[in-house]
Order: sequence, then C-alpha cells, then structure tokens
Amino acid sequence: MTSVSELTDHTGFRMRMVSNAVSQAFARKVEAEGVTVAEWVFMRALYNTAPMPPSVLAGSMGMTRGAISKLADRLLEKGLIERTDSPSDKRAHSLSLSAEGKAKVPVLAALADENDAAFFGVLTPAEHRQLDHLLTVLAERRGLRAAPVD
Amino acid sequence: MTSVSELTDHTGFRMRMVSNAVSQAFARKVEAEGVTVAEWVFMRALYNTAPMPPSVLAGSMGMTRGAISKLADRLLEKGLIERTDSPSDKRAHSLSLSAEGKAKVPVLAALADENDAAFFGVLTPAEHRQLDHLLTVLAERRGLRAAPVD
DNA sequence: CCTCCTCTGTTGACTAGGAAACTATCGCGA
DNA sequence: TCGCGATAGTTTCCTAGTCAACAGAGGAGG
Repeated sequence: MTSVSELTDHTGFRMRMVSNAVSQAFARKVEAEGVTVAEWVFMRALYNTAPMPPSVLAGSMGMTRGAISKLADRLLEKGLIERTDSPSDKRAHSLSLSAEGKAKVPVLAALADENDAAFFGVLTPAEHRQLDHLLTVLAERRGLRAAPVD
Repeated sequence: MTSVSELTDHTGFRMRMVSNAVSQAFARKVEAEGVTVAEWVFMRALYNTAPMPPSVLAGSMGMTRGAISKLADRLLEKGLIERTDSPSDKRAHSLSLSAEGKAKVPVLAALADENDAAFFGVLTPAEHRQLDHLLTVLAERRGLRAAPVD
C-alpha cells in the first residue's frame, strides 16, 4: 500500500543484481589469467579479424576513444596485443593480437563458457532458452548493439 | 564451427548489455534530480525505516564501508540525509533521511517506475512476467541478496 | 583496572572509466 | 600550395568505487 515502490519491484533492478553476480563471478575467473573483463572483450574483438584501429574498437565495445587508448596501453604492456602504424596515415595505427594474445583467447573463451554454464545451470533448459529469447527480443526492440563494459 | 565462442553466445554477456542500457537510462533520469543511482539506492534504503548505521547500509547495498562513508559524505553535503551520533557507543552513528531527502524519495521512485515501464514496455505483459519470474528464480537459486551498484 | 583484541568508521593509495581539451596530421577548396 | 576545418589518438582532470592501513572506542579476562 506504500505509494513508494520497492527497489526490487523493478525488473531493471533485479536484472542488475543478477547481471552483476554473473559478471563478478566471471571477473574472478579471468583475473586468475591475469586479465580484466574489459581486456577480454577487447581481445575477443580482435580474434580472427583483420587488425583494427582503436576507434573501431571504441565503437564496438561502447567505450570512449580515451578509454580504449588506455586499455590498449595496458594490453601492449602485457604483450597481448601489437600495434602497427598505418603506412598511409601517420595519425593512425592498427591493433592486433600478439601470438601470446592469440593463444590466450581460447582459454578465456572456455572460462566464459564455463562461467555462463555454471551460473545459468540452475535454470532448466527450457527456462534458459526462454531467458535467451527474452534478452534477444529486448536487445532487438531497443536497438542495442554495443557491449558497454560498464 | 569456431572453437572459440562469440561474446554474444553467452547469456551473461547479453544480460549485461540489456542491464547496462536500463541502468544508463535510469542514471540519466535521476541525474536531472541531482542524484546518482547509488545515492538513490542509499536513500531508498533509509525510507520508512529507523535510522541505520553505515555498516548496515554497506551490507544491504553490497558496497564496502569505505564507499558508504564517502557516499554518506556526499549526501550530507547535499542535505539529503542526517547523521546522529550514538549515545551509547562513541564510535558509531546512525543515518536517516532529512526532510528534503524524504520528500525526494517518492519523486525518484516515480522515475524508477517510469524508467522500468518504458524500457520493458517493449515486451508483452506475458513476456514481462516470464522475465520477472526467471530473474526471481535466478536470484533465489543463486542466493543473491545484496544490490551491488557496480 | 589494565591489557589486548575487536569493532566502528575514516582515510589514502590505487584503479577504471568518461568528458573535454589538446596534438599532429590529413585533405579539401580557393 | 596555402590555409583551415575535420579527424585519429592521447592526455588531463574528474568521479566513484576497492582495498588496506589506521585511529579511536568498546569490552572481556586475569
């Protein structure tokens, strides 16, 4: 009878709870591989594709160019990616995975698979399918494309 | 046939996309009221309850005591909460809403209602119920309680 | 009553990101 | 071919968290 809704009355709030729990569980797992979630997303974006300028990564990851610039610095520091200056445009460069980075992606992907399976394993297969469907529908109808890390 | 899964193959990843979109939309709305999402959660926790020590808030919001300490500073600064020293324990104090804070909660709650309705309004009522059910089931089976802001 | 351990809350160092200013280069148009 | 607006990335400043060290009470045992 309160006129003021509870936090948990909101679908968005409860989705945030669940989503944070999945992400935090995943963050712990990849941390053991010396990588953050943002770094994983970055590396996955470069896997099996042509080298890519940072601006394109910024678009596909839903982060600012500034953030990508710093993220790339960290990955270069760790030796997981490489940087190639553009021959035609002295302002630009492209980023690609190093051999080490390339080797790490399947390992991280396995962790992602495992994390997802474990977390959503408490659902029945039918429930899991329903959830996937609803999320897809929401993403489509709301026109979501990017994968904002935060 | 790739052995490396796509990011979007994971339910957790897609839920993060959706969840971030809802949260960002809400953040924009409350920002117009001069408040952050964390501040809203904080204030909602104090509404219609007895004054509460920061440690309890830390527990219920899933944040560290340090973060609560700083968050409380900001809300005190804005005049939205008040602080009462414990008479029995000189270390402790309790936090409660100021008159201004109390008045603001229903406004923010209305924004939360509106945001949720707008975002999930692209689902049919049946779909929306399904989603709520699945999120509830996940939260229960995974024993989620806190409401981590990040 | 001391002593020592525990508990409350605060603080400082650090991290990750956004916004906007900045640098260097590009390339169009007169 | 010069000048100047647009573009690619970087950098600086700011915010909002974490974690760990800390200061100041409390309280139980000898």
